[in-house]
Amino acid sequence: MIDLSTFMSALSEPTRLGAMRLLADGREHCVCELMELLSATQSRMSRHMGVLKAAGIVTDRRDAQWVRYRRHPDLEPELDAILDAVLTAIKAREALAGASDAKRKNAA
Amino acid sequence: MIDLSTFMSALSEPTRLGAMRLLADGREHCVCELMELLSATQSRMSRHMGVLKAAGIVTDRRDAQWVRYRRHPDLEPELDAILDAVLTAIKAREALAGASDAKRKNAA
DNA sequence: TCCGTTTATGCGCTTAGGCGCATTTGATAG
DNA sequence: CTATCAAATGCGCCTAAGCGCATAAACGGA
Repeated sequence: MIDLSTFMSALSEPTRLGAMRLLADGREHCVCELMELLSATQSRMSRHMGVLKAAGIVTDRRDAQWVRYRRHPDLEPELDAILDAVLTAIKAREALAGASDAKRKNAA
Repeated sequence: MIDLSTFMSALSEPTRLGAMRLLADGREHCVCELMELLSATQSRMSRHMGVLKAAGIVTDRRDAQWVRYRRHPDLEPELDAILDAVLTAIKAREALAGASDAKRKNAA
């Protein structure tokens, strides 16, 4: 079983949180796509995904020259609940950021 | 506002998770009590509580020579939800540990 | 004021984590 | 077989995190 502190630690890094945000759509994403969207280098992105995989948060699958990552479909229920709460928090903050952007636009 | 990765990072260390488990009863606990129950040294416990405080997860209050810590009563809703999920996971694992203890006892 | 109790902190040490760079591995297409 | 694209990894570097030890700071009581 995955250690809780290991699980939390994996979700305590901004780029990894960004990756989980992208994987929240339930679909598969390759490293090249994630690194593009998150402005990360290839090795950096690959290592971060490796950490998420080691923590049991994502799974990977070879597909030709790509490796497709996705949110682990069978995460332990309690950990799954934590992940959902984290993703909700991420979205709430995005909404805030969007609102302040709109505010700035109105002010200008 | 507390950074999400900072918040998660504060909850990614076993002793701090143990402290939150003890603070989950909603009551106040002094450092001396926490260090006793968690088998931590004084400076270690104090520093860990400092990290939790800096992350906005707990509040502290001077009471004579003691400092009473408790779960932050007005944590942002999204962070509060994460914390609840984490505490639920902790309890689920305690229940598991208890069950395997009972198993061992039965086997013996 | 001096002492005992509780908590915080300065200091140095050691380890873990994150990074870039270069290289290797894996797979496909020509 | 070679060239090319995607991903992983070995290496060294730097910073952050966690720890113990000793000391300071806060407080109450004699």
